[in-house]
Amino acid sequence: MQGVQALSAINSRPTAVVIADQLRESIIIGAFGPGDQINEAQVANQLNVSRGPVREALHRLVQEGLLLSRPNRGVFVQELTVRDVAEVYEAREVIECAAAEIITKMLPEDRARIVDGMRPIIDRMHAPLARDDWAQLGRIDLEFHTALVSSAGNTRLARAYSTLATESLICLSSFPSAYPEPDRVIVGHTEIAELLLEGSMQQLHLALHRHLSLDDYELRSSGEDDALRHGRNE
Amino acid sequence: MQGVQALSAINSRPTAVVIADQLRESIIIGAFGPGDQINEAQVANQLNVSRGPVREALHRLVQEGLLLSRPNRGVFVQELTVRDVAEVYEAREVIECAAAEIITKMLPEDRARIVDGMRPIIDRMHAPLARDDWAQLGRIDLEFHTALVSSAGNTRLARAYSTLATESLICLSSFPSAYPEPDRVIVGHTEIAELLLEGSMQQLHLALHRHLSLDDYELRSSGEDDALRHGRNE
DNA sequence: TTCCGTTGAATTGTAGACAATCGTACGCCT
DNA sequence: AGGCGTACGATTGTCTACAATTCAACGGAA
Repeated sequence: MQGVQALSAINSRPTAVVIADQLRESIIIGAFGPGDQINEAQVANQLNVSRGPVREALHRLVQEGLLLSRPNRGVFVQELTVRDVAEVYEAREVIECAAAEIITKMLPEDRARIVDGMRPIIDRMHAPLARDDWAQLGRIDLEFHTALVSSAGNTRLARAYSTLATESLICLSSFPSAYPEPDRVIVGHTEIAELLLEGSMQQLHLALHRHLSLDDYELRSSGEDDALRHGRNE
Repeated sequence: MQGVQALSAINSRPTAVVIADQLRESIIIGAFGPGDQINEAQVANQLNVSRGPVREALHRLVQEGLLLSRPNRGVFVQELTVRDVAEVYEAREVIECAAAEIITKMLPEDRARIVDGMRPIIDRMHAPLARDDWAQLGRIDLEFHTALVSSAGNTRLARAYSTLATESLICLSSFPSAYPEPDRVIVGHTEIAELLLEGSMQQLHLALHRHLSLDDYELRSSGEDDALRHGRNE
């Protein structure tokens, strides 16, 4: 009774979590524009559940920073400013570098196992890349980086990072310009994986900085700290 | 109508937040031991509110990592293992170093203002130190470090850190041994403040590592990964 | 004696109704 | 005409009751 793939717990997740996942996904793909209000009751009978679980899911997303709650008024999709995007990427670089540093101090065999786990993820980038499917590519991209951080074995860092990963996906849907040129994607990630294997922290630092710094991209949008109007302005 | 100190919003906070704060405080001071179950209904009529807000507060603390939710069974106070404590301190060092690095790159005048804001916090450590009031001292200690991280101006890092700060307080109540000798407390923080002013990142790195590394303290408790029984075993 | 199935209590999960709160728009007074 | 007060609509916040689920204890059969 072991070796069978764990049977993946039946009736797995609480309702509120399922709802939160759906809403998160909806926000990522842009079904709700920044600033839009999300109505508890409305979501509730769209999903055929009562307001309780919905409310719980919404508050969860508020705590993740995706939604903003104005007391007694409702929850609204957080408007990302240019400054927010910069913050997210700065924070990601901090945590990823730390994770990389922890990994480089591991035994070579452990590092090898970690990198071996990352290669298939990079491989899976080819398909969406060929299709110009940026949404899916971004998802796999973040999966790679999440794997990197998780491999460091620090639950706290991993948890903090998962929030940032979600925010990054939203950033991408708001700022397609923040994504590097297609041919850089694969080599960039491969480079990071190789450096992890070699264990040269200095170069990793540089590589991650290149990978996550926004200096190259033209984010200096119209206003200085204006909220992104994100396509359909209102 | 400006320049008056903002009048500090009446009817300040939502009920669930107030409850969450109270519970968090109770956990920190050890009113609930690790592993104890927290009953929604029981808390509810102790506070004369219904289960709704209590439930919301509990889920909030679950997301902070203080409580553990077993679906359909209830929420329990998270049991901190030695490994958990190590994780928390490792993560703290990561974020604090990053914050310090960001600060050292600021203008000298900004750094001066930041450090000036930190000095009064250090001063407030003397009183509880003289009284041997570790709980209060720990609180001010964390206030100092939280101020450090906040000063870096990255909301995401600050939010991640606040969770770690709370966990640290619980660690302290579980492991009094993890706190340095009394006379090191003041000088340790003063040193960090001075180095921030000077802007020498290398020494800051060392100082923060010394300040947050657990190598010196005897945490290798009884079992390897045993949960802490935290005083009153049961 | 050991194992399995059933029953039971306790607690969370969900639903629907009610109350409180906020923003808006209208009307009145100055 | 401008500003103030008041009533209304909409939405969240809170409460009570009910349903679903889990685990543990009990009892019977192999």
